[in-house]
Amino acid sequence: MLDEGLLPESLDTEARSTIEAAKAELIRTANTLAGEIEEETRRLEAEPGRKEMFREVSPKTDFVELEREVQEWWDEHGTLGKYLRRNDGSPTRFSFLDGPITANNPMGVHHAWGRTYKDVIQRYHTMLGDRQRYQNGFDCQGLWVEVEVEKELGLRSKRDIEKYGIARFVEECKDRVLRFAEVITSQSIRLGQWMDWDDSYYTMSDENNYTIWMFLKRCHERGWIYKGHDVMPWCPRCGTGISQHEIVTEGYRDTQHMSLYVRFPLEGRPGESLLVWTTTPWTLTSNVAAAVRPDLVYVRVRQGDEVYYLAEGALATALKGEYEVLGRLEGSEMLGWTYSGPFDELPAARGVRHRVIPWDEVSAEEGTGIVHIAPGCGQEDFALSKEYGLDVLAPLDEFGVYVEGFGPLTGRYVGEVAPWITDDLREKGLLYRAQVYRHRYPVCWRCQTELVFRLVDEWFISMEELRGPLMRITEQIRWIPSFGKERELDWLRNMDDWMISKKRYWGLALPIYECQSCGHFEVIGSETELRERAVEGWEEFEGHTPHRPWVDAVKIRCSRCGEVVSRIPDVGNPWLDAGIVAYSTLGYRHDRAYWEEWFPAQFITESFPGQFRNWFYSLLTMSAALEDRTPVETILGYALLRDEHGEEMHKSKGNAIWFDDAADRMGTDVMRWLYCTHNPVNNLNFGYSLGDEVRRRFLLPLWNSYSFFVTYANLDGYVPGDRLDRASLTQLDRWVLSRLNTLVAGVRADLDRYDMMAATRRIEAFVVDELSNWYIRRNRRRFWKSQVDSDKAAAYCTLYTCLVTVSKLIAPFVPFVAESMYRNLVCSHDDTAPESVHLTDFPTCDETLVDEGLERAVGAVLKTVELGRAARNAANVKVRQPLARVLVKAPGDGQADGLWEMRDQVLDELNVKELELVRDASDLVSYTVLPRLPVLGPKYGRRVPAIREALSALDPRETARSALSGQSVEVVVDGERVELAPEELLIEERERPGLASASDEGYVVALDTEITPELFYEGLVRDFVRQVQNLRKEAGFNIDDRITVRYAGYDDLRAALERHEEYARAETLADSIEPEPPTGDYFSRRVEVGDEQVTLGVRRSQR
RNA sequence: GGGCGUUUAGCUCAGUCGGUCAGAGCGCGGUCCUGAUAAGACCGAGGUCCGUGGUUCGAUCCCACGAACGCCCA
Repeated sequence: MLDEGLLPESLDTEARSTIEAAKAELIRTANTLAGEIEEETRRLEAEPGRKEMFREVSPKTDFVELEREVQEWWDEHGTLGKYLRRNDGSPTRFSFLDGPITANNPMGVHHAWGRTYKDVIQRYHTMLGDRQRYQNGFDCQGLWVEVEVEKELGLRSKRDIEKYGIARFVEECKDRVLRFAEVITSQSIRLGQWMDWDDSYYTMSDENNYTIWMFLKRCHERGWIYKGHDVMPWCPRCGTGISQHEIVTEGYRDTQHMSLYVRFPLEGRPGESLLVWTTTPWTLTSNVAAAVRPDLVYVRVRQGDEVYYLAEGALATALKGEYEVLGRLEGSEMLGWTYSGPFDELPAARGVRHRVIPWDEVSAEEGTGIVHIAPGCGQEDFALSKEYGLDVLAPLDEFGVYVEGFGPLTGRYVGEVAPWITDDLREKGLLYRAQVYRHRYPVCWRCQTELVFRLVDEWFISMEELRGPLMRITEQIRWIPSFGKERELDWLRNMDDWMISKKRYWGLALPIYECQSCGHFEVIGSETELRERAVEGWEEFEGHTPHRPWVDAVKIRCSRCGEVVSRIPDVGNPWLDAGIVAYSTLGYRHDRAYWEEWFPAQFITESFPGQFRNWFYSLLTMSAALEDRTPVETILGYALLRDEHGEEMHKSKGNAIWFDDAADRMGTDVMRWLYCTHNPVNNLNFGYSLGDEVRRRFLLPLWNSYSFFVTYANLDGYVPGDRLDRASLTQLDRWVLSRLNTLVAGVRADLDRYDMMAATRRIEAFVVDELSNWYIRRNRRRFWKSQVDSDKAAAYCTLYTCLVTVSKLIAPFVPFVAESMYRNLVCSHDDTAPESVHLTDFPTCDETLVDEGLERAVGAVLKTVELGRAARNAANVKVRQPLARVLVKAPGDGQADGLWEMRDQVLDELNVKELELVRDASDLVSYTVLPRLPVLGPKYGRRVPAIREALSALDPRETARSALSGQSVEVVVDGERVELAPEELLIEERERPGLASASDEGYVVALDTEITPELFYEGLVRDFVRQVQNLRKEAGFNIDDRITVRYAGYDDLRAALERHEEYARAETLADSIEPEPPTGDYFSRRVEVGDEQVTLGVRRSQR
């Protein structure tokens, strides 16, 4: 220990004072530490058995960490399991049907949005006591999985896959799906989604696939299944079809082709030809028609010995050299003309009639205004062939090689025939001219090979007979938002037959067996039927899932000709997989009673865009076909998730937010609240700053309220009692409890109609505005005061009730925070309560606690305070400065009575000594007299404007006086007297200039702004107190530390403190306040009190 | 070409079963409060409620037509 005596005398004064200062600092630190240790020891010694009722809650909580801890607790205590079994045996059921999530990648924040909705609604129904299935679903089969596996394995084509082995490939697909199902499961758990994770359904399951077989067989029995054709984009190198989606995302490249202008000689018009243009010469072999637009103007043109027909608008670009226009005609005049085709000599073209057909899409901007149509080589061409009954010539095999019947072309690859065709046409005299043409052309995203359009066999379900039932079912469903119904109906009106086949490997094995010898086909409806019909390959298949290649081994015998028949090689459209789940997952095939119990589902929810023609469509179609019943009662749709700037999220753009990152940075409760407060109709612009806002706006105020309660409850040793003692409740207590119960009723109503936005916004308003910013703030002193009495107990009890109820209300939305609050508030002392908030009942509204009159009265107080603050603001008088008087005019007696009863609230909040209610506010305000339109409108109709006019001509003050005193007001309208009763008038008071007043909604609040010396001193002391409190905080003292205060101030301050010392000491827990400069053992600062600088010091009291 | 949606403050969005000064959050400017405090309260500026017509005593709201943007279908 340093001692003055030990300092060498040789030290100069500067060094000496440095050491002195250091010494003083050390002593200060030592004192502080000693004080803390002493206090802690004393606390422990005095109450060795004392245990705080509630776990301390820091106002600065890391919600991400909290979520981790809560999850750990759930895991340890098997809470999820208890939740899942909570309503076993309950008489009411809630049937939710999960639209399966694609188990091909980790889940994204857009999935988290929908999964939050799913979870909130199910949790709500759990708390209502409804029995549920909690079954999550994974979508497993389809091209997207194949594509990812191909990338993983480095396979580049169907040939690669077949070389690799379909069996191994399919196993890889299964593995991938299982792998990502696990990833999604753990991500969903992190999101707080509570499902029966051990009971998830997989669309690749045998049951799912066989139930689809059953569906297909039913369709076949009714004659709906047929083999048709489709023209699809095709990669000749990979030997595979490409979906439109794959082309749109990454499938175009700038390229150049040889384009040809070709003559189609007209039959019956010697020397005359149609002039057509094509950028794909290889398709000319399959030409069957030429399309013109009926209302377009065409010309007949002579050039040399030839006469050509082409669009007038194409003359300039198409023709080379001199020409003479012989005549004009409309496209409609050319319809039905026939011509000889460019490759009529080929065997495949034999017997084909070529004719002119109408097509509205034709334009003269490119080419000749006459379009070459080859239905075997183009999608639009194929559609036209169906419309006009055209022949269809399909020239290519799956590797882009010309098939038999195409003469010299047979056996040649499509990519290399353009020169040959050009030469051949020139030799035949059919080529007008050739020209290199640049355009964007679709290519295979895997290998960059140019795509061709190819006619393929496909299998369809005829939708004609289903359209009616489907539309009827759609009408029965409640769509949220309601326009969903219009969208679905529109799709159904326009839908074509459903193409159910895909030329791939990983998917439903379509149970269609087509006899190659007689053409008869059959549909197998179950695994047992297949076994009965099998004539070979069963042993090979047995024990495997019904997937390629194993199921392909099984052959049946054609029931018509006896031939051995194989399954067609196609797999199913993956929407079959998802559409069947209302049957497959509910045991339709094996347990009809169970199915009846859970079908139809009450609720599904998915993102609207896309699902009208995907899941909703397949779900409804399959149910219409099987049972002619709706599979679901309510569909909630939501829009799309974008980044913060409204841009689509893309991996390549770098603006994508991964679920795991979002969970790490903002926490999943924040995410969930964010999703729920958003209007599902609108796109959601998701991002971290939005997350911050949600946390600041709602979670922090909620948490602070909770933290406040716990802090003081522990200090006071408050033990939650079992019952509210209604007799000792203050008005504010009763008010907040009334609001709480009104809130409960509102939230229930909102959730009953799946309106999570309304529910969360309602909760937010209550927690932030009413509970936190009014109730707690207004009642702080009741918690803080030192004596324990029934008033204090009532305050604790009220706040406790609010917090516990809120924890239950928010449980479906923010399960982690809700659990943390509930466990600490309830389970800390009540062994009989459910151990988890998610095992409690959803709160019910206690009508006996709802007091609408009181809610209105407090509304009056809130309004008055708001206006009072505005008035202070306008007069530039700080709230800290006490004022003598506030004059208030309320709009009605009810409000006035409420105000008077609760005037203490107003006085305290506005820091005013007296409140005066003013009945006639004429001194404070000016009046406006207006007609009460909802009353007068129906009564006087078109005379209202004249009445309004007449009223405005009266003296408002006089008119207001008599109306306020209950007398009618007479006006003259169009020479006729009209008597207006007081209730037909609206009297508005407005602030009069020059007063410190403010008004709104019939309230007028005016402040007496005169500051007497007495008021001035009081204000000064309040300012002093504020600075002492700041200093206490800065010094790190505990809330209940007693202190000594010293100050070196000016005369006014000393005078003020002499008058109000007791108040100042009580406020700051000061044992003494001494007007002397603080010494070194004080924590001191220069601060401003009033308008002057003061040195202020605080020190823990010595005992 | 058809269907659906959106259009309200600088930005993101509520809302109005048709009624007299149209709201919030964020942002901006200012004032204030404070032992819930890396918060909060209050005030202010900022609106032809997309346009035109109709119904009505009265339209941001209902109806019709149109525009812009977006999605879906063809």
